[in-house]
Amino acid sequence: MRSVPDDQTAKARIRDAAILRFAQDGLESSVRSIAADAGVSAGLIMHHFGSRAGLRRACDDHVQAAIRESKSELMVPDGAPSALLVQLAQLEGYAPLVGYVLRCLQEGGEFTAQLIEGMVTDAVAYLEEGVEAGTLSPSRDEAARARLLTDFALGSLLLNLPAGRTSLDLDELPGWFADYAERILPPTLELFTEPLLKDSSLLDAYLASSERNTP
Amino acid sequence: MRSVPDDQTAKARIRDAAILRFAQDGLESSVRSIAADAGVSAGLIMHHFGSRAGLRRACDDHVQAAIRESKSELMVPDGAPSALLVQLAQLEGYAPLVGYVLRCLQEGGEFTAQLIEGMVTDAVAYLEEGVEAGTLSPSRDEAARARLLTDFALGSLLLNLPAGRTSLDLDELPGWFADYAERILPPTLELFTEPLLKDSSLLDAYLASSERNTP
DNA sequence: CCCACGACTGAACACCTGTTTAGGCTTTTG
DNA sequence: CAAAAGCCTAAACAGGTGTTCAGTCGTGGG
Repeated sequence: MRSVPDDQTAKARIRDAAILRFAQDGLESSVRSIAADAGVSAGLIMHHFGSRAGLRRACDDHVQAAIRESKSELMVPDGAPSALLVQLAQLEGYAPLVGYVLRCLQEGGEFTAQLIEGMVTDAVAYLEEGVEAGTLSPSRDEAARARLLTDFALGSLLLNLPAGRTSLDLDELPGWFADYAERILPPTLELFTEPLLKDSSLLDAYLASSERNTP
Repeated sequence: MRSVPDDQTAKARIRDAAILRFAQDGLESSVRSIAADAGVSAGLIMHHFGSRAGLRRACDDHVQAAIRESKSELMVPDGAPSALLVQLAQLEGYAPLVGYVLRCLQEGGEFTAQLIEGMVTDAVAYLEEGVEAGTLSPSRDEAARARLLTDFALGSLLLNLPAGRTSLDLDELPGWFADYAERILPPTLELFTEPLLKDSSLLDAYLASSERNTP
């Protein structure tokens, strides 16, 4: 029983190969293809992770841990909340993680909900900073606004992502992110600087009706 | 060779069963399950549509035709552009169509891009109406703004959709749409009435730098 | 009338999936 | 040194997939 065979334990090597494959080819990638990538047999995956679902769980846990770690490291960058993904993707070797997260967002489910929840709480903190600095307007419901902005950012990102179900080139991901950001910057800046609705009649009407219901 | 056996030709019955199944259980539903729903053999599907991909193409075409038809019928409802989906879902029997479109949006691909393109052009028209009526601010790039708003609306809708890959209850879809709309209305109204960014320094800076690059 | 053609079925094919099993190998331990 | 315990593989299993094929049924046209 060797403790460290080549440079990683086989279990970790399988997990990393799985994250890479899942990110590139989607979460439906077969156990056998991952085994081939890791240079092991399919049986060994079952031996270490019990089942395909167990492998997925291990990947989820590892990605979540990596994100948590990165958050505490590269905190304080000014910018949008969900920019974490974009920044991570440019770091060497982190592209597979980002790709995996994107595929999770495509799929939905419990783990995805947790991921989004984490981003929303981050967004709350970022927005509060802006409000206190005087650059952002305060909101009547900071949590709801943070969730809305996070959903907008992640949702439109997902919708514009190249390769819906087909292969995703992780090397081109950082460049694509940059292009996408540059593309949406002008209309976003305009939308969030000059109010889309010219008068507050709709908002006033809603506020009046909701006040009537909760006196 | 009976021309109209029960109430529909078998080919149409298969197509409708396929759209329903795809909407409920996802686009990966098996040919056999669809055949069972339609009360025919799997072979007949191949006979009529050539392949599974052919069946998908027929569904895409039928849904696209139905949408085009509905657009010209129930035009003129005031509201958001992508509200078409929401309105359609409440019409009797149209829920499967809407579910199918949602699953296409989840998947991505060529057909999805066409769908979105259609919604964007609709959004351009709606927004232009608002601008002319004086309720909406004009934009420096109407097309870009329309695409951004459409992506925001569809993206966050998709992200909040119940059941990522699992079964989708079409009967509960209209009710869920209503809840979702009510939930995002307050922050959306606020965001589009009171500018998020308190001063125009960021927008001004961008406009200045872009003017320098394209004199 | 009968023939031919289209609708239609059930079985089979070839392939891919996750998982199980039996066993060989290597290293640690008593 | 021998035994045990771990890592690991190759093969097989059971089930699902899209697709093909031979053949049956029923009806419209010559």
